[in-house]
Amino acid sequence: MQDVEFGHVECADCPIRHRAVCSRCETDELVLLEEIKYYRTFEAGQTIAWTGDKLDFVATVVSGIATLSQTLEDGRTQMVGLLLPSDFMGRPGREMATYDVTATTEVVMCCFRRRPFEELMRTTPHIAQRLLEMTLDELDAAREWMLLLGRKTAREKIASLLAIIARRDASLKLSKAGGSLEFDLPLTREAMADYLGLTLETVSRQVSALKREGVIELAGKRHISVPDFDRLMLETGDDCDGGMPF
Amino acid sequence: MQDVEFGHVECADCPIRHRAVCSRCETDELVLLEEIKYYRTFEAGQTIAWTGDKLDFVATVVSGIATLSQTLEDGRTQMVGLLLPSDFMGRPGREMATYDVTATTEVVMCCFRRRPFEELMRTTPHIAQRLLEMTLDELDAAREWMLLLGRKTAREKIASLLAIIARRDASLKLSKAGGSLEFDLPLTREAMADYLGLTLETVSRQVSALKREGVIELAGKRHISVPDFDRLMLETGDDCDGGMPF
DNA sequence: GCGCCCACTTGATTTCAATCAAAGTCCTCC
DNA sequence: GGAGGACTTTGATTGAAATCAAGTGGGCGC
Repeated sequence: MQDVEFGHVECADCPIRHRAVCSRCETDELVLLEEIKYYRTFEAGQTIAWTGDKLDFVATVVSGIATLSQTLEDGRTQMVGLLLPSDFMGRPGREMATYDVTATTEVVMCCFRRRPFEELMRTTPHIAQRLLEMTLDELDAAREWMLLLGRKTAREKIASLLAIIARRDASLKLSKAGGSLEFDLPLTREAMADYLGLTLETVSRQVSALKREGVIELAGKRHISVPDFDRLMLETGDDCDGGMPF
Repeated sequence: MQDVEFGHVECADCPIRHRAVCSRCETDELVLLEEIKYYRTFEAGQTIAWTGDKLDFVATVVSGIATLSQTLEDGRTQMVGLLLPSDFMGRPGREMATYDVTATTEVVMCCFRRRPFEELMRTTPHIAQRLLEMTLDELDAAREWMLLLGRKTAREKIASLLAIIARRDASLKLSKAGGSLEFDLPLTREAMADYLGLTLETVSRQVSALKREGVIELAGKRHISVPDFDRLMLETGDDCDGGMPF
């Protein structure tokens, strides 16, 4: 193995939102050693890590969607994060996973062996700063979600989730806000429920209600179109600006 | 003004949990310039920043307690974080406050002018790394709270909050776990409600219930003692280990 | 000492979402 | 094509917390 400018080959086609450490897409240049990195694929439904597992790598999502969740003793579970392409998983300086990480679709991850990665962080200030930025974004997102979980009604929760997915989807497609949007839900009703702190029945009922009232249109169970994004935003309870990180 | 090793004078008596960038208490040595730092005092109840305010500083809490909260259009509010002595406030690279920050007690903050602080971050890798660690801790705490908000019952929420405060208090006093603990609640019933995603009436009822059943004892409205910490932990719904960052 | 205010408690009632239960739909695999 | 299973919808009922509505109690200024 030789030293290469990491990512300039393997990550050439990384998604728009890719903002991870293996970065062709980033303006700041990070030079990593090829040898600390490797790819792993997880199939849909597969558990990537259980809480308490020893993890000898950190990783970024190349493609697919994974979830972070926590569970109470009696089995109640709460999703605490979504990992989308470009998102970072694992914590430098911590061996153990603190969440259950599950692939909801097929997931490809770009893994970095822990020790060399931590060493790299020490010697490459850019990496720590990049990770700090990303972690601050995640913290904002988590806090936004706290507001949703603590204070929003079921209807507002559903509308918020749909708005977030729609908006993210729109930004991927570079279509403009305000018009009609279409997308596929990447989550089952149960996963939505776990994310929103609801039951799957309530999720189903509220989705049906929004459909009945024309706020959204459903084609099949998962394909959604939003005729009027502003109308949807009205249902979220939010001030209708605020960047809402995802 | 002259260059000094920051913190070695001013922060000599910082609390045990002080883990901020002005660190005598830390093992890693950070040298900051005296001139970018200044102290500010806020009185109890005073708003330190409103969402959207321009903030020209970042800061660490020296003493007192402040809260971070978010509000929906119709006034429902959710507290998304507590700032305790040593906690960091503000985000490098962002001008605007994204939360309402309120002093619940008298608060002394050690402020750093934004620009020089950001410059310092670029030139002093330790700072970015320290901030990254702290931010990761906050993220863990936020996600722990998501589980609480999304899935715990009112009773479990109250027990969790009391357990966290009791534990933190115990660690400050270096008393051992398992025995009887006493502490003063630093929050009103309303603030507890905002933190837990409940109403103040529900908080009051559940506190009364825990008292009635002997899980806690009340002296006055705010002074609480916990005869059996393990008994309290049973009420939280958690696995009874897990470091639970605060 | 008196009254006032604020934080808190307690009670009655309502409401929203959970729970329990039963179908319905779509997809895959034989 | 039909059976089986995963996912989803819908209905009936229950239940936990919100809401509405009085109180209580303690600290403080006058």
